[in-house]
Amino acid sequence: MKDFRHQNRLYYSPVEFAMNYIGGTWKMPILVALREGPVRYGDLKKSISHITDKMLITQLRDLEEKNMVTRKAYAEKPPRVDYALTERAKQALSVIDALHAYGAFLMKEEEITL
Amino acid sequence: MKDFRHQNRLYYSPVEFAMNYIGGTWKMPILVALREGPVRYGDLKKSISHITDKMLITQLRDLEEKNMVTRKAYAEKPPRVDYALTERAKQALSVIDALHAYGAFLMKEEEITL
DNA sequence: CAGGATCCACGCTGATACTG
DNA sequence: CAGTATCAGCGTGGATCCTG
Repeated sequence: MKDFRHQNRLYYSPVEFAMNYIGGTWKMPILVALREGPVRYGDLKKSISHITDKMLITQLRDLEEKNMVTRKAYAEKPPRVDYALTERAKQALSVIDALHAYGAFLMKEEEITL
Repeated sequence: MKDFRHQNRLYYSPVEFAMNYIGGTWKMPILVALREGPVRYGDLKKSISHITDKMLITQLRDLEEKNMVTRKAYAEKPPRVDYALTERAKQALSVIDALHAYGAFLMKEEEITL
């Protein structure tokens, strides 16, 4: 596979490129949390354990910039903001599911019990 | 998803666990390079562009320890060593393919041309 | 073919404080 | 409620250079 550049970063393969969109500790949990439809910031935070405001915000901003989520703010009080998946992000869900299944398979092999 | 520990490391999800086995810059390229069967060290290095001896060795050791590859040394001269995928690693290939496809999809959307 | 010695950047974390 | 701002620290992956 030939390597390529994007926004001045070098990638060795499409896999590496994909990981830029869904990799890291928090992006997949966020995408999964949004799978059923738009979710408010507060609910998002509640549904993703261990995440801090800081990480949630930075990851949401990053995902927005990558066109993986859309942000909608409503002029209400109290203020309401929700996030939703874009089409390209929805296509990532099956990949995440596959990764999840493979992880579960490995855990079983390693005899990890929850 | 409840979190869990393995070898004294904390994981938040099976996905994170899976990434420990196939994540990082080099593990997937290595696994893919071994997909058709055992490959010798030298050929492995030739087929994976940009990789250094250091990284190749470290990652192979790590994969061995995780039971993802097996190492076989032959008492010949010149010495010969080859590496092969284990069953659990073969099961990762479809996941890697899915990731690859998703990456290619994103690249197309971003209009990246090789 | 295998590795030691450095070194650095990056991703993530933690603490704390503040805002319309 | 839904963030913003900032400073510090840490572990790890990876790069570079060198050796046998």
